[in-house]
Amino acid sequence: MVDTRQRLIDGAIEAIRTQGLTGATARTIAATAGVNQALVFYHFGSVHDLLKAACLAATRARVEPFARRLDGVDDLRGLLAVGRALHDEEHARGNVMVLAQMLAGAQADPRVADAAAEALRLWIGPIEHVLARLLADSPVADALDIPGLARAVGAAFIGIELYDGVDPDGARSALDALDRMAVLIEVIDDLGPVARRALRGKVRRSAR
Amino acid sequence: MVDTRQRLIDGAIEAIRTQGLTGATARTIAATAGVNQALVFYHFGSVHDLLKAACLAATRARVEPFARRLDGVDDLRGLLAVGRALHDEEHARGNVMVLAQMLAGAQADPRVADAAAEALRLWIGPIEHVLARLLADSPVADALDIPGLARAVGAAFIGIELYDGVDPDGARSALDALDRMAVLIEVIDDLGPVARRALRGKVRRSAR
DNA sequence: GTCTATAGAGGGATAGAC
DNA sequence: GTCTATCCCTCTATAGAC
Repeated sequence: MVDTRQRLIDGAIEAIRTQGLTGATARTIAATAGVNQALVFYHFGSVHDLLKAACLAATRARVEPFARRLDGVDDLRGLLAVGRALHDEEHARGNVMVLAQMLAGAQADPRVADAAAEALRLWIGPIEHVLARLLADSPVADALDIPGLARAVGAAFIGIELYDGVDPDGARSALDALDRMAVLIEVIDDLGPVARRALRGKVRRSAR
Repeated sequence: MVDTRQRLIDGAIEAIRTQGLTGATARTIAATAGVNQALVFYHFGSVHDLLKAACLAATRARVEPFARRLDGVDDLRGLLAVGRALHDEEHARGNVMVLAQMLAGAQADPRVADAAAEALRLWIGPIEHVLARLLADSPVADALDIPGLARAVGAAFIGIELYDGVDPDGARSALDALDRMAVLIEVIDDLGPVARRALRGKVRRSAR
């Protein structure tokens, strides 16, 4: 017999994934988890607190292996390959959708806002870390704001996940377009030393 | 006495904006609109149909002036300036949030999915159009997938709007980072003709 | 077209037996 | 810790008076 707390957390994730935040009620969660409905309140006090716990638990469990994979990346195309693989895996598991639903719900409900913000931060941290490492000695680094860029990447992933739900073909073409931008960045990185220096100078002059 | 249909549509938008899709019930919408609750069903048949109508009406009203402003843009930084201004205005009006909420709700409710997809398409169309025009003779055009890029941009806006709800500072830094990327692209566009040709060649060879 | 009243379903949460 | 039973609330939607 598995731990009931864990079953409820798993049930909450599955309920959000398949029925959205609106459909994740104490009754549907308990049914998905195969436990009694009253146990939601015994173990978590309220549905909102269970949802918060589920969102954070799911995120923490997935971010750690993701961060480890990012440590093995040593160029931008590799980073995008991991990002694309991550999107496919997490989409299948439904974790990005859980976060997206929490973010949507958080807009009007401060009770889940802090958990959603924390989960998003957990994803963005490793992205920021790897971007800083990869771009450290690129001529473009001076023109970029790495922490902000990491946040933009995280937000874009959420948006694409939502897009995927209403138009899978459109979402796929958006991801393909980002893949192709990687080629562009690689080309810039592969410019000869003369062009590289010129680029660096221009970036320095413009970046204020 | 204003048209009741229009009051209900405005009320629905305001209700979604301030209370999320979950809080946009027949009662709260009618209260916001200042009309009787039963009129939701008399005029629209169901709450879902009202939400769909409201989402499409709000989107159509805003996309047209947006498209006109894009016609006046003639470089990438100008495009990003319009994008940033648009984000600020629509954020204040709440239209992006309405779309984000509809997209989140659509994941588990096919009844609103088609309206959400259509509204997203309405935004993406002008973006694709202006990107194609601006990048037509850029050396980077060959490496990019314009339709996919437009979809990525639209999705990113949705994600940043949701991010804004839980962490306004983080969302602002994400937008600032995109502004700074515009500098980078401008620098590439301003490279001398020799470097430009070299870049174009490299892009051609890589883009397959 | 607009109103009141209400049916019928489903939600959060609690009491209390086991 | 787990269960049944239940309270009280809000929701969609409709019936029917005006």
